[in-house]
Amino acid sequence: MKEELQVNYGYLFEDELLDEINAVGLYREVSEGSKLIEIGDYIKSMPLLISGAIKILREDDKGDELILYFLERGDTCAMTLACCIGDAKSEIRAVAETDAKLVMVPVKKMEEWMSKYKSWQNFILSSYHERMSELLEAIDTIAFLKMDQRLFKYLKDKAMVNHDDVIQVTHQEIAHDLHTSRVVISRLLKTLELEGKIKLNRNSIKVIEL
Amino acid sequence: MKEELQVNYGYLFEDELLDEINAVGLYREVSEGSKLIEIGDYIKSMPLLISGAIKILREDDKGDELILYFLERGDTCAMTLACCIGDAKSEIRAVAETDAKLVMVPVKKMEEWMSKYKSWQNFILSSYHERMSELLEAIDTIAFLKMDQRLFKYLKDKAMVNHDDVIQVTHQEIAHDLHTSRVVISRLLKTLELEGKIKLNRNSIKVIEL
DNA sequence: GCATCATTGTAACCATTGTTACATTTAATT
DNA sequence: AATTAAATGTAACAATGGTTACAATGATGC
Repeated sequence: MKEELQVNYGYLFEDELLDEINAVGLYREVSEGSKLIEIGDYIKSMPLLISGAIKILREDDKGDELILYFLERGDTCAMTLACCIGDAKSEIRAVAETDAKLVMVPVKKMEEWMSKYKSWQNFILSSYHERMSELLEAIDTIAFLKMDQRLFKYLKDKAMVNHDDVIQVTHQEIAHDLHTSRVVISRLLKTLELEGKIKLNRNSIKVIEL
Repeated sequence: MKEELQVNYGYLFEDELLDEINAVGLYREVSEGSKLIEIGDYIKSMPLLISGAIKILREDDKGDELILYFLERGDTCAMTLACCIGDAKSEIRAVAETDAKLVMVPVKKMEEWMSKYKSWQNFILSSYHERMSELLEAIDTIAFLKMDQRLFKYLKDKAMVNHDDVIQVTHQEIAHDLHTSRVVISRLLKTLELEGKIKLNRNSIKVIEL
């Protein structure tokens, strides 16, 4: 674990802090599709992403879902931070988009390091900033884009975090993430294909214009 | 200023910190409608809201606007925090919703206090948490509600921050905030009136079901 | 090969929202 | 009071997205 921390967070944290993380952190491997955080969960530790990608989702009271953004290597979940400190429940769901490796850090330490390490403080604050920017981007996407553009953006983002221009996904799954119906997605995907932006196959989509 | 700080932030901060804020903070009064932060601005100080309300807006590249949320007494602008630290540009616009009083704190101090005062650290982190929650609420509103519900929520929120069930606003202004057209707003307002939820007048709307 | 199931394609129709155009009402100014 | 500008009302139509229903296709297990 030490080595992986060094590679992914070495440029951010001093050795002393890396050692501390190494000492108290819990190494965890999760496989694609596994749920990391559920809405309403009380969070007692904070994940540092080593490899893979995490999908962050929002859900309303009626069970309607919507994707917010993806987390990648070097990211952490700012929502978690907030929850830990405020002792509040999670307002989002986190699902492994790919197989992923992460280090779980206990809340207690997290707060302690805030005063002790300037680099940690900066990391936490800039994590908040990044996540905030991503929420704003999500708002832009929902508020200002039409469904066809949202769909294409979704496909490109997904290709990006998977490091693969061929996406393994069904129309139904996309519909879920974008909070619309399967028929709408199929319709728009067909249009995108006719425009030459993607190539459709059963259970997979190749993104051409990346 | 000292007294107003004491009243609004006394329960949060220790005297020593209040003194520091008092020493370096810049007291500022702004009138309704004045622009506090523009998209792209570099922020060098952070506002602590003493009285009044601030409207936070998002804008896309085509100039289309959308309201995100209102800030009230005791709040601060978490976006600003993020910008200060990252030395980044503001991603939002802030406009005084009502006449307001605020204290501007220089960035430098802000960072210093993070290590020095536990109460300040908690304030900053919980501010982030609150603002994040509000962004999520904004997303819920846009993604899961239809325009008539969004409109009614907007009216109620606006009545709330203004401490007045009669809102001084034109249909055109509402359309701007909700990123739709005036005709759509007029149509939906008429429906809400027929449902007995509001009472329409020229340049003002009385919210009945609060 | 055949049955079954998941996935995708398609058509027809409806609801909501956006657009254009113009009329009407109210307030402000001269 | 007459003129002008701002705000609101309304109708007709277009566009987008959501719903239902069913057909066609491909994959899987027997």
